[in-house]
Amino acid sequence: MPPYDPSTFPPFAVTVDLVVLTVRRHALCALVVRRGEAPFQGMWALPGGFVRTDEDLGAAAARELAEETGLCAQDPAAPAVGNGAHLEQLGTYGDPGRDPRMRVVSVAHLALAPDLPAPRAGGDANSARWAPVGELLGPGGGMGRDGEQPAPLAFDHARILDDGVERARSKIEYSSLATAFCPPEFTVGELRRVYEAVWGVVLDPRNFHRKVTGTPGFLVPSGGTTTRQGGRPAQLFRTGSATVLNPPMLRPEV
Amino acid sequence: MPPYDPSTFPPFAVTVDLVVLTVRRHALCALVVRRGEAPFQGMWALPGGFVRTDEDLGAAAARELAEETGLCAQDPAAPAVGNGAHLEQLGTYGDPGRDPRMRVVSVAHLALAPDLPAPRAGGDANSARWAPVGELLGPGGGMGRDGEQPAPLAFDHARILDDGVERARSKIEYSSLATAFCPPEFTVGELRRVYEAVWGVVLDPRNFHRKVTGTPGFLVPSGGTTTRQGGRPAQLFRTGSATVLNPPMLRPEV
DNA sequence: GTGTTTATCGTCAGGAAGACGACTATGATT
DNA sequence: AATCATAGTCGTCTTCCTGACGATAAACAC
Repeated sequence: MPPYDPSTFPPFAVTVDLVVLTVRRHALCALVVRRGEAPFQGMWALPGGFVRTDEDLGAAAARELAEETGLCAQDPAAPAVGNGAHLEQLGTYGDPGRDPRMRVVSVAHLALAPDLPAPRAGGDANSARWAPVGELLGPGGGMGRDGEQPAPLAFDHARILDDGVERARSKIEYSSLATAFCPPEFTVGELRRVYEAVWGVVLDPRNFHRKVTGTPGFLVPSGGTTTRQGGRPAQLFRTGSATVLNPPMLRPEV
Repeated sequence: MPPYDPSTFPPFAVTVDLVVLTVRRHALCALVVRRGEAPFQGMWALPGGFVRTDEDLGAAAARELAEETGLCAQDPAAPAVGNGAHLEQLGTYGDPGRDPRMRVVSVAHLALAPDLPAPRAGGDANSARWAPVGELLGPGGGMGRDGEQPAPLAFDHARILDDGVERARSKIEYSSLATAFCPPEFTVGELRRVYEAVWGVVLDPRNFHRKVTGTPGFLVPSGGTTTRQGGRPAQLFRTGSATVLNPPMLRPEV
């Protein structure tokens, strides 16, 4: 740590970028916006923006999330309310060449949201959409069908998205985070379809049911039932107080 | 994402801070340096410094690590060489008030090193030392003995250290990262004492031996034996090619 | 009613982990 | 030299968890 003069530090721009994930029609999807200006004009990118001078990093991410989706970042301690989303810091990307205009350090955040109506394009984004991660990342990282060509993302956003997807995939193993993809009340089958979409696998409904209902504090029955998935009525649950899943849910091999 | 003029972005200083952990005398220790200037002059702090204009974040962390300890950051792909340490990004801390002089965003990194000789103070640090995390964080986060008063760290470094310790504690559960605390060749007992120091628990030597030697690719025998721990000679191992531990090593309850 | 879909309960075999017993090979002590 | 203390290594036994899968239940479509 060499001595420094605080007035001569090298200046950086600091932004937040968002990996907003949801599950739509049995597929893991990410929110992307079309860039309206150079560089990478017309390409898809992750939503994001500058951190303001007196704003915390998490607050900047929550603000961007609200601007782009109308979602309210969820305090992990508070009970789930409508339109609340899980938000956590993902990682920071600061390669000197990642933005051709200037030195930008981007603090990426990961948000998990239940299925929403149409995304609303905010600010300068010409349009916004939910894109299946398989389309954005290709078969490798996104586990899309073979042969699909990934639509390239601006900047290093493909890498950020890949890291975010991997974080989500691994974190639902040992936490109750998968419920962040569900509405406040959901069935065991709906939760199972979240795991199936995020991991790209098929799980045994009976073993899954035994696992999630047998873990104390993971799910609490809300009393009601629903038939919105067809078939026999299913019990409705809310997320319980347990945030960690021990032993974890095991991701099937290959 | 409002439209912006790249020449009017709010300027930030970007630093890297290091949580360097090692195991010394059966205790998890962190590298701290004494601050030689205001603010927090005379207090202990995590080592760190400014990111240079054309330097990647990871490169800045590796440079600071080398300056402070002489350690060489280890490429995860390369085989272990002498004086190599594991280095990974931990998280980014950018609260507007965390540095009273100016707006500083710090990208914290976590480094795990084998037991070293005396730390060498680099640059402007009056001195540097390995401090048991229990002394720095108190009984809660650091699992120190009850009644100890934590020696406060400068800035928000106690929080950063706590996050780093928690990362290390959880990551050795499901990865071969604990071997980063060991010399290139080590015994099963030495590896077990690493787990015991990091977790602050006592593990059954027989079950631990069965677990680590029964996981394919985790440890490879190097052929030699040693009696440096006393008792019956123990087989020496190197870190194997397996980087994940599945099923994970279970941290005992409470 | 019959078939289809989804939910839920039960059974059984195999594997992993915690609790320990037993034995081995060193150096230190008497 | 005999004994002791220390650490390493191999087994055993019980318990818990998981994966595979049979069976039943309750809705809807026709």
